[in-house]
Amino acid sequence: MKVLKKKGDKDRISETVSSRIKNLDLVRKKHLLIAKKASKLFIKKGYHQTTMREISKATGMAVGNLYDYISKKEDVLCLVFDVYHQYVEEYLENKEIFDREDPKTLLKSFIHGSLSNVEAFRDEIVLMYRESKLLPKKNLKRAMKKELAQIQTLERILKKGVDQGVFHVKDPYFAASMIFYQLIFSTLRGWTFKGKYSDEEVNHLIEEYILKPYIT
Amino acid sequence: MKVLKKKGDKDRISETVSSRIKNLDLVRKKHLLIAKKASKLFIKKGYHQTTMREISKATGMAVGNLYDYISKKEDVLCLVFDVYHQYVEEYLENKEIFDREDPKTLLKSFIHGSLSNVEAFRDEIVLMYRESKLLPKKNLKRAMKKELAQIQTLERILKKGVDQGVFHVKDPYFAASMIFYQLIFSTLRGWTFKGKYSDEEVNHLIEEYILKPYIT
Amino acid sequence: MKVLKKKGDKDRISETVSSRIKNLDLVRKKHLLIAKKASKLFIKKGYHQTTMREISKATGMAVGNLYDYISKKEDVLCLVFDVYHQYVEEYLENKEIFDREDPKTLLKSFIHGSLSNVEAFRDEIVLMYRESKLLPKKNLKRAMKKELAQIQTLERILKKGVDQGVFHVKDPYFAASMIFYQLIFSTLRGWTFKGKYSDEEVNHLIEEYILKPYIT
Amino acid sequence: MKVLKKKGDKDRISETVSSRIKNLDLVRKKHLLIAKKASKLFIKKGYHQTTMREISKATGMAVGNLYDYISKKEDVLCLVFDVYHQYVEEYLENKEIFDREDPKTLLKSFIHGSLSNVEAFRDEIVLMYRESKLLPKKNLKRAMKKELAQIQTLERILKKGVDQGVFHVKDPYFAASMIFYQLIFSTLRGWTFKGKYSDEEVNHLIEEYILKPYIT
DNA sequence: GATGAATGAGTGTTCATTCAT
DNA sequence: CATGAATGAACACTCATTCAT
Repeated sequence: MKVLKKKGDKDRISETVSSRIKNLDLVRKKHLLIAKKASKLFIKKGYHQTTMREISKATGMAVGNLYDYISKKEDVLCLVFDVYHQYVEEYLENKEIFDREDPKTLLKSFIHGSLSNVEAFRDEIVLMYRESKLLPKKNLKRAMKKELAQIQTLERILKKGVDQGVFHVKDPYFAASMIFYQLIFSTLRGWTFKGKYSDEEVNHLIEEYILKPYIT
Repeated sequence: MKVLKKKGDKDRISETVSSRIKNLDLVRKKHLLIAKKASKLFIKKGYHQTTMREISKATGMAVGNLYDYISKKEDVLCLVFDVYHQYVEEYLENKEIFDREDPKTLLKSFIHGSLSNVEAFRDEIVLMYRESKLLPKKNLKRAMKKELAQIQTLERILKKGVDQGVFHVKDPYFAASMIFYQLIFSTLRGWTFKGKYSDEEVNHLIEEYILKPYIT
Repeated sequence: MKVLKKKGDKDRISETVSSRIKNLDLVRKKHLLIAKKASKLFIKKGYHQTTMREISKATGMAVGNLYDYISKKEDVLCLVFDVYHQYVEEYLENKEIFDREDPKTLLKSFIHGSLSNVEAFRDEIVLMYRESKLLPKKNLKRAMKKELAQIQTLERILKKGVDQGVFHVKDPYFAASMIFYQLIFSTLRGWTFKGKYSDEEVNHLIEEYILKPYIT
Repeated sequence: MKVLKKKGDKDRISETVSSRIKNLDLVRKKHLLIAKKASKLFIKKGYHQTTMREISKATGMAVGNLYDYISKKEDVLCLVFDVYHQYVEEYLENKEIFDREDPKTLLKSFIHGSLSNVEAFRDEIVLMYRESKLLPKKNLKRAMKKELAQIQTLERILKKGVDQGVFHVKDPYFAASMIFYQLIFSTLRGWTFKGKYSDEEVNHLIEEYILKPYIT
């Protein structure tokens, strides 16, 4: 029996980047390809220093063909952000499973998981902080929304802890926002530890520092 | 009695940006002018989207004259960084005065002062995080050094507290680095509070959050 | 029966001027076009007084497209030299046919032929004397080599005559070099005859003057 | 007893380059300075690659001051040509003294003297061949006139020889022009002898080659 | 759908020349 | 007379984007 492959979030066609090509599967595939290859280039050289020719070469697509799938260079940046946020979204969806655990464990596991995610996407995160200003407004808003969703997930965990009397947090939203910020500490300021600590040590120190106010 | 006017840091001529102009006072003056006007433009439009012609117009200097004071566009960015770091340096030098106070008060006052500095230079800080990748290596290193100096100042305060037994910090350097990072929370993630808190509230919340592990 | 069109020297792709364009036939064609049109402009206005926009207009190519076939303005000059030297090379290859004739006739015919070549490329030769300093070292060396080859051809003729006892030349290489120089007399100093002799008269006088020491 | 220094040709004020400065002695002095320093630069880098700033630095004059003695960059080139031609003129004037000698000795001595002059001004001659196209028409004509004068001097020697029956020259003007051209052989084509002959050998060979048709 | 050649506005930068002091 | 800072037109070159095949 044949089963139609259900398209998950990962396969959703980009909402903001429109393509001239009719074959949607192809569009999805190429959009992913472009995002992956371009993000590498953007990370290394920056958005403005990366030319469409380089993206063309990196993707193996002819320049003209590239423009069948996007309409401006800006779109490539949007695709990069889109793809990254799809990863995060998927991750968060799975995380909800842990919703029944006790707040302390939950928080610990959230922090721990997030830190390894951050480690995995270190460069992408830096890229997004650097270049988010270049996003068109619409896409910037979308990106912020996704981030807010992450913060809210964290906020819910904190609130749960407050309700159960295990956390003493005056303002869970602010705390969540700060924790979220601390999670990407190493991506933005990791260089202050160059030669002082190993990556694991840094992660451990961050985790400890974040958790201290909540878990004694 | 004649007193030689001692040139302060603010008046130091840029070490990395060389100028064709012989009158050093003029160079200092124009470098400052360029840095101030250009930083406004860079903040609003980004480094790459700002043209030399715009900088020329903003400074009121002819393009050619501009190039008498710099040798490439990149130099303008260096000047922006230089000028900002001069402010910080001066501030820190005055801060040393508080060295004799007790650690808790000292930390409090450092945090408090820093937060208002951050508020004053909010845009500049964002700019520097966004565009630091574009600095030539040499200047990037210099910029890092200046930041490290700030962290070390903070580290010294923490160590003093540890020595006196009022702070319980395993790793003062790491803690200082984290606190320093938290201080600029509002510049990088302030948008998460848009419409939720006023600027003062945000600053108050940050101060409280930072200090919590140290002052009970 | 199919016969592969053998690419002659004229069709050789430039060794020093690299192109972004993949279609080599197109590159050859456009390089020739650029060289031809640019040499006209260089002759009339000089290399530095000729702008890339003028070359663009003269070739009918958009500036950007021009730069698909070269990488700097300098390259255009190299192409001009290249194309001229290809003409010379082809001419010399055909000249070898006369190798079996007797030295006096051979010399006469060489001088005669060269003089009409010089007449045909008068402007190009002046151009090359004027602007050769602007060539990159590598290309200058190549240009010299080609000239030396021409001198050596002449030297061989003289040596033959010496061997056969018809010429009395102490130093055939020097003599060849001098004759070669005399051949372009009219291009560099033709103005001294303005209004005094016709072009044919000048050529005749030069031929006579060159040959006098050899043919009595 | 005081003797007024008689102003010779060398001190003649430039006819084509006009100066804002009233003090004519100063003008002469500075024009000479400019010509000398600039010719060095032009020789090494070429006219277009030499900037007014460089000329200013080389002469030790401020740019604005430079422009008190000239009105455009072109004028500098004119001065260079002027100064060189003054040298030649003076030399020729002294040469006339030999007018009474016998033609063969006279020719020999003229050739010999010219070759050593050429050697002394090798670079200047190359410069003038390279950049004469950049002279304003008026100055180009003047330059040509001076050269013609030199040729005519040579022509007179030849004619004398013809009259005395020692030279057999059909067309003394053409011959003079050719000899004059051969005299600068080494400046324009000296590179063909690199590593083969010493400078003296080259000069000797040229002298011999030039004289052969006249002196047996 | 794919290819890659063609377009041209826009950018950083230079440099002859002017001008205030 | 001299100084050197200021002017701005002009240049080489780039690169996102289009278009013919």
